[in-house]
Amino acid sequence: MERKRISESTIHRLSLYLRTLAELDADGQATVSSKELADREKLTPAQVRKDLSFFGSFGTRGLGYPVIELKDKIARILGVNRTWNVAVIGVGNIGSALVSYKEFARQGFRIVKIFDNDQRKIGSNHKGIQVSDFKDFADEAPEAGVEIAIIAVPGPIAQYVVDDVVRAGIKAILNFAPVNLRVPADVYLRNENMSMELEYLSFAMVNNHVQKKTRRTV
Amino acid sequence: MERKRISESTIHRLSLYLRTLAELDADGQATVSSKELADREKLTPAQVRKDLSFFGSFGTRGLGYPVIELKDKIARILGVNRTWNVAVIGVGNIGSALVSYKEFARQGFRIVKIFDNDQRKIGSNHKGIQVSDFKDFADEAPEAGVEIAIIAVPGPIAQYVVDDVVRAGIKAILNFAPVNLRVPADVYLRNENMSMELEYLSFAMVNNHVQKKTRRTV
DNA sequence: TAACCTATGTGACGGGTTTCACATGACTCG
DNA sequence: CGAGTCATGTGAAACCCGTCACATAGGTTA
Repeated sequence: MERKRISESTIHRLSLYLRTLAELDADGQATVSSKELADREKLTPAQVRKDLSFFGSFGTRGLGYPVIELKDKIARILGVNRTWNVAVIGVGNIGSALVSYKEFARQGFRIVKIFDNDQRKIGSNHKGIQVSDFKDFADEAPEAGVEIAIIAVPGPIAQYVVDDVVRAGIKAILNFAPVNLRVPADVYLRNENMSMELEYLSFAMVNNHVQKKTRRTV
Repeated sequence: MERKRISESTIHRLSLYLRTLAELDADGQATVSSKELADREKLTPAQVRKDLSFFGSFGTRGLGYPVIELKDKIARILGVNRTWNVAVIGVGNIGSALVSYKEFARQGFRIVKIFDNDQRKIGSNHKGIQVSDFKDFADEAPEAGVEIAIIAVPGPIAQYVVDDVVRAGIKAILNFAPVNLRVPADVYLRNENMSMELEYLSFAMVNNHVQKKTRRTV
């Protein structure tokens, strides 16, 4: 399959478009122009059209894009036109917040397992899911069809946890622990660094940094 | 003050360097080369050197960078060599997780106020802080010296909340609500979109997307 | 059906960011 | 103290990404 390199920025923007399209759909709007989409995301119309053009022609000249159809197309491109089974590891502050985070479910990410290594937490119930002992990850995760693992454990133990997760055959990991993790090349690892944006704000304020049309509004 | 445009990517990488330098310092390592720093972040040594060179010459040829000194320099650049007073608005799942998130404190972001509009939550105690009524934001936030507001309220009310926050004179906002917010040009707004990285993982898996040296590992 | 209007899709362009490559300078060892 | 080694700092080159501008085509109206 011949495929152009799609930049990370483009993918992230598709996420933005998807969200906005869902809003437009909820408002009952039938079509949307690249201009309107761009205005909402603080991007340029050309940017929107270019992003979409990597994947096909979804619009109608002179009219715009059909909202529902485009939403479905982007969902398909991103792979969220289906359900993904997710395990959350670590049910501390962050972990339990994620378990309750409705936006994940809305995007098709279904949390089916929760793990922890704290005896006091194991067996307790979060949103209808019994917390399992992380020791049993290798058995229980595949059994439950887990495809994505979210790491929400303290930094110091995150590498050990991720090693076990990789050994259990998981190929996609989202890490909330504030450390750099090492994984084999065939495992997808993404990091969610919540301090990063605060630090950006800090930098901007200290330096009176000029706001710009950010390439990526996270 | 004449200053080059510093790209967003560079600032984000400085955050990464800062974190890694803290780890290295904790390990007792005295110096670090651009190569070692690059390997840890999956970047190139040239990238690291270029990023730092925007702000000065911090290294010693033939030797590398002094860990502690560089850490302090970057902290100063990012503006985190001081304390920032932060208010968290909305003490639901995400909000209360953020209040307890130790990494913020470690980076100098001190949560001094918590607001909500739910009578059942107002007055309750989170990590030693009494939850205030959001109605009183305009009075209490300036009084407490709040400089940054974190929005952790449900999407549908986020724009109203942010409008009030702006009216109260806050110039820096970190938004966790999954919606696009509008703020005046002189207000710094950053978004934390936690679904975005999950969607990236989804895209990568569906498309067998080749891992690359990502410009920005969030 | 024809003319007009409008917004897409896309090649060309331009700017900005990353990578390259090497001169430079600091430290080390004999 | 001088030669050798090593990693920085930085112009130049390469590359990638976003913007521009317009030909194109679908819709609409008369």
